Amino acid sequence: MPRPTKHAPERGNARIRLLEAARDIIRAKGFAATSVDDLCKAADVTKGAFFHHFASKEALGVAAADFWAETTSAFFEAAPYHGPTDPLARLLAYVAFRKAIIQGEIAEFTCLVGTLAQETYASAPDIRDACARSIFGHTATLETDIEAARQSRGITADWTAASLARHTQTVIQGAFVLAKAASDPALARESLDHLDRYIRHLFHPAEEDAA
Amino acid sequence: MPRPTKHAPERGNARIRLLEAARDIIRAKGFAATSVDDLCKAADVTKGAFFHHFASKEALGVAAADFWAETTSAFFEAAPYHGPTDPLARLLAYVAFRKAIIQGEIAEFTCLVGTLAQETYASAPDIRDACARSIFGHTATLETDIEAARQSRGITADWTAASLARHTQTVIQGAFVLAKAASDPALARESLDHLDRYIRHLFHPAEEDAA
DNA sequence: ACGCATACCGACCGTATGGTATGTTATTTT
DNA sequence: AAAATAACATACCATACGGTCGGTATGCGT
Repeated sequence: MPRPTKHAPERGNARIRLLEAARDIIRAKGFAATSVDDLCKAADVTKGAFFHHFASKEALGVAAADFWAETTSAFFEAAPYHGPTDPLARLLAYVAFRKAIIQGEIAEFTCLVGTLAQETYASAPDIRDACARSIFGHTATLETDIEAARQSRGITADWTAASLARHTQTVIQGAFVLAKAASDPALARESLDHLDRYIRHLFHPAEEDAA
Repeated sequence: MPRPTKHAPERGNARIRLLEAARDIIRAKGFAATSVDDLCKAADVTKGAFFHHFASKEALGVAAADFWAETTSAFFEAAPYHGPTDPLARLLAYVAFRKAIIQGEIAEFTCLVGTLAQETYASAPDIRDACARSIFGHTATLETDIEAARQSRGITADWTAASLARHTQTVIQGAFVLAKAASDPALARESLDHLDRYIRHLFHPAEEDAA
C-alpha cells in the first residue's frame, strides 16, 4: 500500500498539470485574462503549489511556451507526413497534415505560442522570446526539405528555404486569426489550400498540377 | 475669449481621445492587460468620462473595433494603390502598399482587430464580431478587383475571389504574429513578398514576371 | 431667464488579483 | 534512523481592477 494518505491527488505532477492547464486555458482566454487561480482550479492544485513550481505568473508563461515547444516538436516528429521519400512530397504532406488537424474546437487546434507572443511581445520579452524559439525552431525542421526540393528541381528563384519555411508559419498563424474572428475553422483550411497551391507553383512553375 | 475656464482640456472629444488611446495601448499590451485607468490616463480624461461614454470596458472594445473599421477604411480608400486601371495591377499595388506601410514600431503598423479578435474570440463574442466585421469588410473591398482580374485573364482555377481576398488578410495577420515574435518587421515584409509572388503566379501561370 | 440634456468630475466600493509567510507531509540523502 | 529537502497546503496581504454614484459645469432651445 504505497499511498495510504487521505486523498492525495497524485503528488509530483502538479507542475505538468499546471502546464497543461495553461496550454488549454491560455489558448481560450489569453494570457492576461487567465488568472493564477484559474490555473490552480483547472489543475486541481493550490496556490502554494503554483508558486512552488513557478516564481511568478510570467515564469509560468515562459515554462508554458517551452512546454509547448517540447510537446509539439515530439508530436510533429511522430506525425505521418515524414513518409514520402521525395522532399517536396514531404513538404506538401506537411501542409496537408496541418490542414487535417484543423478540426473541432478552435482552442484545441490553434497555437499557444502564436497568441502568447502576440499578447506579450512588448510587455514580457522573456515570454516572447520563448515563443519565438518555439515558432522558429519549428520552421527550422522544414528548411532541409525545402532546400533539398529546391536543389532537386533546380529552382533558382529569389527566395530562400528559410523564408518559405517562415511563410508557412505566417499562413498558419494568420489562418488561426481569421478562424477565430469568424468562429469558423473552414477559413483556416482555405488558406492552407492557397499555401499548398503556392508551393506547387513554386516548384512546378509551368504545368498545372494534378495531385 | 470663448473658453475662460480654469484648465479645461478641450471638452467634447473625450470619446475620440479614449478610442485613440485604446487603439494605441491595446495594440501594444493587449485588451485584457489594458486597464480602464490606463486608457483614462493616456486620453487625459477621468473615469467618470470613460463610463459616461462607454457602458463597460467590453463596450469600449466594441467601439474601438468599430472605430478601427471606420478609420482604416477611410485610410485605404484614400491610399494611392487605386491608381492603376488594370484590376490585377491594383491588387498588386495593394499588396505593395501593405508592405510599404510596415515600418517603425511594431505597435504602430499592426492590426488592432486582429489581436483583439484573437484575445476575445471565446470570451467576448460582441468584440469578436466587431473585429470580424472590420476584417471581412476590408477583404470585401478587394473582391471586385480580384474577380475582374480573374475574368480578364480567363482564370478558371478552383479558387474564388472571396477566398483569395481572405487569404491576403491571412498572410497579413500571420505576418504581424511572426514580426511580433521575432521583434522584426522584416519578417512581415518577407511574407508579403511571398504573397505577391503567389498572386503573380495565379494570374501568370507560365511566364516569369518582370514587375 | 429658465429648464434640461449632455459632458464630465472624482471619491468611493466590492472583489479579484498576484504574491507571500508559515506550516505540514512525503521523499531522498546520509 | 536522522537530517535535509522537495512538494505541497492554508491563510493572509496589499494593491489594482471594473464599476458606481452624487455632484458640477456648459451649451442650447425656448
